Amino acid sequence: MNYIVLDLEWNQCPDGKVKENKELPFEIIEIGAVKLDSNYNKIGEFSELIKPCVYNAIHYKTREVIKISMEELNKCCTFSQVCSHFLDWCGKDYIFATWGNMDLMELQRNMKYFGIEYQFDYPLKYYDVQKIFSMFFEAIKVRRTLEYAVSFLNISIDHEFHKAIYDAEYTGLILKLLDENYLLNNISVDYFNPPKEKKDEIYLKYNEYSKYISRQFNSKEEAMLDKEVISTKCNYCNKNVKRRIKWFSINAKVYYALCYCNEHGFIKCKIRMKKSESDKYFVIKTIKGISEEEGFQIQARRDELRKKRKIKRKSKKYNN
DNA sequence: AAGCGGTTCATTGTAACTTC
DNA sequence: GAAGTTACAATGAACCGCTT
Repeated sequence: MNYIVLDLEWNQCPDGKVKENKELPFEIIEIGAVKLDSNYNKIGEFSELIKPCVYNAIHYKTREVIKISMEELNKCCTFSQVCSHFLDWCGKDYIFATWGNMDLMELQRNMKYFGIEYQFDYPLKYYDVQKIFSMFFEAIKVRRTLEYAVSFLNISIDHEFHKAIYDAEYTGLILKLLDENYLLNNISVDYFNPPKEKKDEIYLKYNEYSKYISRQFNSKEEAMLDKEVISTKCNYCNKNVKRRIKWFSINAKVYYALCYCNEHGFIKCKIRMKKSESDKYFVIKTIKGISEEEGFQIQARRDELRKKRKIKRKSKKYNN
């Protein structure tokens, strides 16, 4: 299995959101990638600029990061042509790796817009090198810039940033420095095409947690009524476990529940509510075994929320 | 039945990060 | 500037239980 380390550059509407094409907020103008074998040796590279069809000028903010002129782009092939070159170049047996989680989504959105038929794996798994870099080297949730990671790892800077092929090259070098087991246990799933029907729903099991991606529902309420969505199973023994703290929301998108398995202890359940391209809702549920202390933290968090709301009520009443 | 206090929940807004 | 993420704050509606 090869790695396709992919990086894209894209442009947006130069005249602001009101004039943008709603079907394509971001138009890809460059595809860069390196191909690595299973031992992370480079065995190929891909680099092509793209002639834009939707936006005829570079947005001024984009111009600050990408040093490229419209004249140069206009000499190139269209997205449809470049994309099919790229997909041919990828070959058959590969997995994507990208810096961050946007590139695969924008690639698919552009492919959809330009009517390019291509069947990616389903579910489409990939390595988010940015995410794993932070987890592995810094053990925190922050997202770092590519430049930060390159200098953090003392990788020599031989090329400018924000040129797709060079960013892909750097990302590949970082990928090589990550622990392989760690990598396998933190593989990401692309959400551009969420499950449509129950049979398509995705179940993933990792060392430390498990993940479930539901089919799409018409509303959040409908999603939160679904048995499978709100079910809580121990991620070690897969038995249904009782909820000590029922599902509660901390905002419009995130819900938590706390469970207890007699064999494996406290279990944290989290639901993230997401909106699909077709304006439907689907959920990503992660279940993870946690310590007793972390269990208490969830309880404390819920109680804090209650307390805060209570105080708000009171002060509001006095003011009125 | 009407009113009040308290709770729960969802929505919206803000802020700080990243990608381009 | 626009899209993505996360976290927290503010608001208002709906509901339950109680008293009047």
